[in-house]
Amino acid sequence: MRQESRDRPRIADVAREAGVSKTAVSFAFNSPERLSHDTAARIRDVATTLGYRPHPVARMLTQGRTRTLGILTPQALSVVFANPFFATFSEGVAAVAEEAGYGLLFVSPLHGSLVRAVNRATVDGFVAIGLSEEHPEVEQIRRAGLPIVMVDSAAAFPEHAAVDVDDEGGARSAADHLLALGHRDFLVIGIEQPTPGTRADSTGVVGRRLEGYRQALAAAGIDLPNDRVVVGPATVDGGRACLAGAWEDGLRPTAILAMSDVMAIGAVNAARRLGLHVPADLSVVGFDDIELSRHVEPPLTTVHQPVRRKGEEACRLLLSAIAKEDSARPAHRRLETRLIVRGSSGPAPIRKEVAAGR
Amino acid sequence: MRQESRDRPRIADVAREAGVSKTAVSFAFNSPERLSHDTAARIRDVATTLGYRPHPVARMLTQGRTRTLGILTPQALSVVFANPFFATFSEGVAAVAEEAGYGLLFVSPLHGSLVRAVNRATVDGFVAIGLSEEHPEVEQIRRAGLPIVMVDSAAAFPEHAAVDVDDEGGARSAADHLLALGHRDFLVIGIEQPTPGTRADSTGVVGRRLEGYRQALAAAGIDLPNDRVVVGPATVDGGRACLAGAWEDGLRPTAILAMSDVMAIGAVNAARRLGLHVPADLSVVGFDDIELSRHVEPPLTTVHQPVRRKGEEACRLLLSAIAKEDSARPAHRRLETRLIVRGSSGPAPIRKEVAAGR
DNA sequence: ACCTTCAGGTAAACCGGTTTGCTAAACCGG
DNA sequence: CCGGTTTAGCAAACCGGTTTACCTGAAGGT
Repeated sequence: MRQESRDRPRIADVAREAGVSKTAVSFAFNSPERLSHDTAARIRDVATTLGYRPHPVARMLTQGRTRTLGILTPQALSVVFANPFFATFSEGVAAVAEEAGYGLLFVSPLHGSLVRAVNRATVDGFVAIGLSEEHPEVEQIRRAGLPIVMVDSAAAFPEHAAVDVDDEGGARSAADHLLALGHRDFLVIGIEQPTPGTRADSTGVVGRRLEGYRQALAAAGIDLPNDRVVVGPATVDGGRACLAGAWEDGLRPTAILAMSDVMAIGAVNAARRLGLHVPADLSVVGFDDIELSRHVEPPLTTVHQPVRRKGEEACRLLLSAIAKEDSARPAHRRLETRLIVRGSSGPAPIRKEVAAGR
Repeated sequence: MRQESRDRPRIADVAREAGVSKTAVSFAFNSPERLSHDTAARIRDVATTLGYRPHPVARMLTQGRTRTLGILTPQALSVVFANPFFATFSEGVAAVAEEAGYGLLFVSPLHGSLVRAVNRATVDGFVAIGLSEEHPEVEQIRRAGLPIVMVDSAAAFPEHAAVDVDDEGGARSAADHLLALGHRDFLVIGIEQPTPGTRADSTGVVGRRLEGYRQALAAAGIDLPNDRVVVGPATVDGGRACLAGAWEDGLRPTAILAMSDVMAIGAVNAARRLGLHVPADLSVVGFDDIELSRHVEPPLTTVHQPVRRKGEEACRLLLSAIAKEDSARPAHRRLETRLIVRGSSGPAPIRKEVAAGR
């Protein structure tokens, strides 16, 4: 009937074959010191010839833990994996999890419902990335008694352990850099929220970065009207479309503040198609510092954030939450960002034709 | 004692509270039609106020299936995720799995042992990528009665379902392209096998691509001595080191056949540092056609393989193997490759100074 | 010779659900 | 009003292990 167990030997089979009790077989695997060396060896022999391995699910059930960590994302995995930022983040989580002997389960909305996916998930805890406050699954998870670490949404969930970075400071340094180069005409390229109904909440990554840009510009006496902020999906094409669209709308910025490197790269692409030279005619500054940014032409000036370490820290926090039951006040860790100046930013061009065009 | 279940309500709690049997509660969730509408609704009400959700592990145990698919890799996840090729592959697997309501568990060696990791894994089947024939876990998995789909190692495991691409043909077309441009001096940059003791098996991806290169060159009367084949890790730095090393050894190829795009990009980088212009002084052809290749400067000429579709196909094969028990002859699917000519390849330079140097 | 201790092993309870008979009441046509 | 069919719900078996509490015989101590 159930194909999986067609011929899979059970612990009882091994016990019978070896002439011992189920208990003995279990001991042979889990605490051999409670058996004589001979018996343990014999049982293991029988087990191997029978091709027996303890059923992992049954084991989970009795032990009450799965030795698996969940990575929770509000987006479909197929879009998540397309994002190099996420890959690097997973790299960090995986490194720590692996070291500790934990497996990694990716949990994304199941037929549109993240709650359903969370309920199905057999994990000892979650690392949630990019969940904004309106996601009810966080509550759901706590009710299930599972620890959770929030990444990039610390402000929204102060009662949980969290990791994020200094988005605001990073954004500020990007804008300051361009201001110092003499730029006055800016275009901000932002990340579109994946969930439609979501307002641009000020607590999210997008909001914090925008806030950083605004602060720096305001300090230089520059206002950033809403039409100078365009958004699109966080892909190369998305960035390309953002600049192309703005250009068609008649905007002629000399500097672009992009909230993600992939979008910045897209913008550089679009600029090239428009016949503009980067950075001579247009400066572009990204955010994230993905590996790719070093390798494009020109190399991208960007705000570095320790993505991999973010994953590592989050995983460490989660593991310690799983280990100790002392759910003391949850740890919040904020990592630094820093500007990396490469080739895509330069002095503002002389603005004769712009002035003439007015 | 076990923190996880500290206050988690069990099915019995719901049953007692609602004044019904455990059976009724179970029915309320799984086959409501077996209960009166009223009772079912009442039970569900009680369940929600109590915050009850069926324990996923217990459910797995009785139902005999996990609704989870495993992705099996012989390398550590932290290195796997660093590879854009793999991310794209996962994207494909994830898209199909998600659609079918399956979760994704990444299974990599646990403290050095892939077998141990496989034994811990609670999945309904595996997609294995890059396993060479010496990996004993394949046998292990079959004994466990779990279906498995091999990716990129079809030749090594004819008895399992498999997906791969026409590596040989792709490699041939890359070499043919360079030959047609007049190149005669080649350097092949290959992928180093991650597991140390592994010989360069002719059945692996590396072996098949090398074979393709060799065939094309041989047809043009060109021999490829072993010192013209260098290997390194499949990273940008690896590719960089390969070319730099070969150059130091006195090799002066006019064309490079790289087995992976990231390595090709590294080679372009190294060339730039050596003061060479690509493609004027040196042509480079990659393999894989990762997204990045379109965006580097110059855009990379490369052999496209449908990586994402590879993931999709593998996942589909696995799902159908899980669904039907008719383990008919396993399906083998081979996908096509094709050369994409971009900017990194051009006519062979006139070889005056090379001749003079001799 | 007698009591303790310990090594080696076992039976039964348990983990938290699902599923299989089975029963009692309600329904229903004749 | 009767036999037969549904309907609603239950008790118990089961999934495949782990763990607790207990038993037995032999060694060790005095």
